[in-house]
Amino acid sequence: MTVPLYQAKAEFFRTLGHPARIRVLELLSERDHAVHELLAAIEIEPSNLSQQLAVLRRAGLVAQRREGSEVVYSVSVPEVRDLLLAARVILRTLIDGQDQLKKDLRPVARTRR
Amino acid sequence: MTVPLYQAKAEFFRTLGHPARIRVLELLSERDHAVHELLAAIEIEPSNLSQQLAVLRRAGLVAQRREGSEVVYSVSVPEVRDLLLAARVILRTLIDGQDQLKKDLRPVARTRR
DNA sequence: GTGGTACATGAAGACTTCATCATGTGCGAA
DNA sequence: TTCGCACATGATGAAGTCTTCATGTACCAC
Repeated sequence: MTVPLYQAKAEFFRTLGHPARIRVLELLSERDHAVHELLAAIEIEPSNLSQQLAVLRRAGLVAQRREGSEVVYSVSVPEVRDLLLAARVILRTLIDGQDQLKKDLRPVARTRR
Repeated sequence: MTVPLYQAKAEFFRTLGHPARIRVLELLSERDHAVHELLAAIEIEPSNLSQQLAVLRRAGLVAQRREGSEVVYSVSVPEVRDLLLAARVILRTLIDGQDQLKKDLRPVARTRR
């Protein structure tokens, strides 16, 4: 491997760092989808979706295949599902933590006396 | 929650999308570290590290506390460890896949004729 | 062949993120 | 209180990312 591992890891996370790409991966981890199906679900310009799909393809996370007139995408690394799940757990913790923080901040004068 | 979940998720992944921040999280998930310890391990300008730490703090992923003259950081969401592990698994799959791809691409002239 | 639908690619500008440098703040020692 | 160390913050320019629009290619129907 030519690139340090932590840098590869950072690049990988950046690949996931876009709302449309997250949605695509979530939809694809349920089942394969044709582009027009993704398009119907995601609310995004067609060319923009194509570009985001290209990013995921270049990263090796999804694969495309042509079926007649349409192009079908699928997740090529099944573990992505686990990752999205782990992220969901952390996000829940973070959001709950924020709510808690708001409550804790109310009586701020008494945090230390 | 005011922000759609998939957008929060994308922001979260973008927070992880930087080599220095990955390294920090990896080091912190082993044990708490003072800033000067991180600095010794990471090879980065002090002010740059401070900024990356600020990003992680704002995201709620790490917490800081002062201990005498130094500042000690810790992971505030233990599940981050699981996430980094899941990422490692996927990355391994991807890298192995790339190696395979290289082999497959060698006889490229015969893919279609 | 022509036309239409489905998708991909390329280029350009707006926007965001990053690294660097200068300055600011909190703590301990003298 | 003044100095020095440890760290944080703010500003600036460079680099990267995103969206939009225009164009290009593959398939199907006719």
